[in-house]
Amino acid sequence: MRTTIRDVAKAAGVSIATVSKVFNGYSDINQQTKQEILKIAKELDYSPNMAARTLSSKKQQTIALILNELNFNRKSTMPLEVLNGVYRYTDQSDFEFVFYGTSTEKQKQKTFSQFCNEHNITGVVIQGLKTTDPYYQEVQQTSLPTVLIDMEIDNPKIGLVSIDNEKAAQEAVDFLIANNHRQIGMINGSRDANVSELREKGYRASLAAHGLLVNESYIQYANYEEEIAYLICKNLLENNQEITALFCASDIMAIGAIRGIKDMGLRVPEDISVIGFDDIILASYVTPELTTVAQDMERIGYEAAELLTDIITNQAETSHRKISPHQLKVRQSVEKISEVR
Amino acid sequence: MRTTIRDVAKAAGVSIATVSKVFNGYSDINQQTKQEILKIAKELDYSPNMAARTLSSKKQQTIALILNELNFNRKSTMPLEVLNGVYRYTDQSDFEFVFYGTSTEKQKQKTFSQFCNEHNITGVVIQGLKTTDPYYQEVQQTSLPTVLIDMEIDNPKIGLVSIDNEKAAQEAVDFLIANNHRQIGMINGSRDANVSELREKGYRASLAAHGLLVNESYIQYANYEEEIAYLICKNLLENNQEITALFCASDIMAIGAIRGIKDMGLRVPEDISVIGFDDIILASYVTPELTTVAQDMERIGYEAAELLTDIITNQAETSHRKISPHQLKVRQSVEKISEVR
DNA sequence: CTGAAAGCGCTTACAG
DNA sequence: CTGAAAGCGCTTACAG
Repeated sequence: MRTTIRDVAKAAGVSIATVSKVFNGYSDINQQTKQEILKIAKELDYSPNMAARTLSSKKQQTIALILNELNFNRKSTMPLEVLNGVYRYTDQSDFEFVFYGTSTEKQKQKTFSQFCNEHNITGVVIQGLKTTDPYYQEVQQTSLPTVLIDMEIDNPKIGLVSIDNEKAAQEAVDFLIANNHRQIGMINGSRDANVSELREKGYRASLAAHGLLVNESYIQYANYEEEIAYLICKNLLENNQEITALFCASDIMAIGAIRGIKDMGLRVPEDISVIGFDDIILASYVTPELTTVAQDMERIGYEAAELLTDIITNQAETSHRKISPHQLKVRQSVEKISEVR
Repeated sequence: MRTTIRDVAKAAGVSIATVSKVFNGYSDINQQTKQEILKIAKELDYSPNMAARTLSSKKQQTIALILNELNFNRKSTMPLEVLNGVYRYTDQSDFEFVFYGTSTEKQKQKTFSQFCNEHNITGVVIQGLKTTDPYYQEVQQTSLPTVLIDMEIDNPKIGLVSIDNEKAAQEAVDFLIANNHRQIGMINGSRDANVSELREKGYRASLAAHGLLVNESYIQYANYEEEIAYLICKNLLENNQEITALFCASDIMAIGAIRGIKDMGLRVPEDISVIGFDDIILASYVTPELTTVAQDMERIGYEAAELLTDIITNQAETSHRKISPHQLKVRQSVEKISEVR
């Protein structure tokens, strides 16, 4: 059987209360007693049971990272980077870290608060949520410390970490326009994703700022999937041969689009310029190297965990909103065209 | 305050024992009572607290994935894939899934059994362990159901999942020899990694099988790091100009080596052929596309979790060893040389 | 079919 | 400085 606090107490000839105090760093313990208990605990290979500790104490704090639709695509390591960031923060904190995957299906079975209650979660970082997910509504009225990544929400008590997606998208399209492109298509992700909305807003804002009209048929949705982007890109370019540049809401879609362009016998960037979003590792390895908007998901994860602990410990400044920096990486997939058509 | 079983019992006018039975699927419950309890539980947003359940029942089983030295390199998604595989299996099982990162440092602070005891772990899958890690010794004599990934160990009760690294390496080198290469260098990982040993064995076996002598200075260690491989590759080729091909124990190192070769003014594969190991996503995107040994880490993770549950439920066949298939992916980084020098 | 009670391994006022 | 006891939220023989 597993070693319990009782075994240690018995072996040390003290009460379990004393053993407990030693393991909780209480100061009012005789140094000698303490050393003796520690020694015996070591011999017995004892370590306090977290479940019991969680149950009896209201102190054991655990931070959860919930990843929605864990579509661990080998090409996109973004969820992994977020996990890494959150892990790195909690690892050096006093919080216990747990990770859970969820899905629209699971969210239907169990509410957000049920889930968190069940797992004794003190605070949670969520990534990948869609506006159509049950949790999206439930999070609005939760009292649990929560930080969303890449998601706008009304509740001011909810934390929020992301880059300024609208501005970043606008800068990307600005860059295209600075390179004399005027007929610019957009391959967007999903209408249910908050970031898609924002990136589209940025696209529209850039055009507007330059006095260009938005052609609604230029905006297509590929659900962040490479294959769909491939198909949609071909379709878009066939129907709108005047297009000279494409702004894609993710690198994965940009990669699919580039393949589509090549399959049509066109060249990137000579015939069509392409700009992506995310700066995944592949972006610098594809040919041509992809010009894209970089965001540091590892950092965002770290900052989310940090913000969350601030909220938990009530140290958060008035704003629960943290904007992480982004950066346009100019590589090879955009070409300046000489005459403005 | 959180909703507890007591709240539900009170609201339903029954005892907590009855509520508990409903949530544990006991059959000897009046259908009407059951429905009523379920309805009230839903209204109250109740869900059983796992910590309490774990503590009072010896039944709640949880499977842990422990990743060592969580060096989430953006270029190598292998730990992620393992996580994904384990997660995918446990998700459709009755086991609870938890994930933990560890490190040599952490292992020194707390023993393997302390850690597992502390977290009420029923069984564990471990990846990334080095032979010099404290856990490596401790695992040898654990009674806890355990499955190691990519690691040989004596204890027959310990599960084991990996590809046949030795054979895979041998096939890779065989392929080089079939392409008339005779002076073949090896850039290996780390002496502390079990797979490195095995891949080197395969390298030696291939040479021996073809009557070739092993030149010990041809074998170098780059610790699975791209930068080190870059440096070591240049060094190796400068000191041994007769080398025509390189077998690298990982794609990351192969990518570093290729960069080193190019920096020396040599071409891949015209001057030097390179073969990698793992088939990470980048392998098919670098130029030239990398010939490599593919292994499916997602599948390995899945199989590890499967094997673990078999061990836990005592259904494991006599052997706790599972060999996953590998496959040589022939792409562009190896060239057949005409005359055997 | 239902409930009272012991117990899981801990923590924490409280008393001494 | 130390310990007895209540309690955290559950499960599970056992009795009825």
